[in-house]
Amino acid sequence: MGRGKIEIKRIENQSNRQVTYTKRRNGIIKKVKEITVLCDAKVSLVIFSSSGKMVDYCSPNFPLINILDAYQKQTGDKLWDAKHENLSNEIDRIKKENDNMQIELRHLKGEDIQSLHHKDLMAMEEALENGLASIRERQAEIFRITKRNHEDKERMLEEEYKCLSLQIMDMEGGGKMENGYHQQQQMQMAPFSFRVQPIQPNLHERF
Amino acid sequence: MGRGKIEIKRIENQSNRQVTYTKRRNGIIKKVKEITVLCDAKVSLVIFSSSGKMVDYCSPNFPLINILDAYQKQTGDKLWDAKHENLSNEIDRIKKENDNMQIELRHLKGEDIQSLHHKDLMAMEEALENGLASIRERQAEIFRITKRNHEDKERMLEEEYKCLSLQIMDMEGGGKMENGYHQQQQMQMAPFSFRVQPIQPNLHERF
DNA sequence: AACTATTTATAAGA
DNA sequence: TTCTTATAAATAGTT
Repeated sequence: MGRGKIEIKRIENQSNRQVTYTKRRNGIIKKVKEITVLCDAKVSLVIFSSSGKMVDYCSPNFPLINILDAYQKQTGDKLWDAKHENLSNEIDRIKKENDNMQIELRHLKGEDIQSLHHKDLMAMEEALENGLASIRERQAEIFRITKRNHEDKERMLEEEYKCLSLQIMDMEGGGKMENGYHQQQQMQMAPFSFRVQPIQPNLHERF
Repeated sequence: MGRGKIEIKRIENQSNRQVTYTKRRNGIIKKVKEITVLCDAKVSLVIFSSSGKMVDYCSPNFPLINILDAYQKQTGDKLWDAKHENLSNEIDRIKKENDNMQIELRHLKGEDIQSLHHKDLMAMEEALENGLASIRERQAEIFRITKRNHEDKERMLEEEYKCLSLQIMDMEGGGKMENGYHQQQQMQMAPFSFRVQPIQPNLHERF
């Protein structure tokens, strides 16, 4: 029904498909509303576009939940029970996982270890020693980094100071000294001497 | 669309209504199938006639239960979760707990600690040290207990032997020896002379 | 249930 | 996107 007849197969042109989708979706919803009124029917309609956007219609005073209840009565499909069972199973599974982790955690913290045997204790001791080693290594690393940062900053400050000193000397000596030696020496040093504040002044706050 | 235009309001004539219902219902189902194919849409449609008979359509590979899950996600409606709200809430709660424990465990084992800061690391180090201390203490305790058991058993064996010796002596000496002196002397020596195998030969395997 | 005059939906174009 | 319009499709009333 349109300018030309179309074959019922997926419309490949994306924007065409989108337009047709909107038109037909509205058409369907209109018809669904009409049958609801004309024939006293109850309808539940849920449509997802290919992009995942959803639109739905339910007859007045007949929410989806009622539709589902009725649906189950007629089909015998155990929608509900299936869902219930899934949830219950998942809870059991997660709870078990949870308990195990709880116990492991307590054990690692040295609690409730009365029931453990020598072998378990040995394994835990090893795990704890490994953990401790990792953590201490990491702490050492952090310390090294912090120290290096600190040293860098000190070095920069020193450079800055040196530079300032030279400038001051220059200003003071500008009138008193006349030979080129001092000037040349200063030129050689200048390129490496002028460092300003660190670019990341908050770096130390990470620790 | 028909011989005459009709007003969209309940058709009072029962058989007319029934006929129109069937025609329009088929029309809707046809259109729903078409939009599914043409536009790559997913549709769930459930229609109840006024007499309560149900017809439904679901896009292929998209059963009602999926539609409903998706529906809930988009609307936030508590369709059947209303009925299973407790279960759902519990699942969420436990899952969160689970994740936290998972993370703590990994940290204690020295994994994924790059993101931790000095303070956290210090706290963990202390926890690990405490755990290690508890476990080592417990191991020492087990060792002491086992040792004590072992000693007790040795003592018991010795007593047993002493008793047996006396009985044997008694039997042997009954004919040959007549004074009470030898008996008494033997009683004094026996306790230190006879060691037997432990009653539980596997005791050492606990370590 | 089949037919068909008419209404309605919509494909393509602007 | 929205409006327009020629044409296909749906269907109300009839047989």
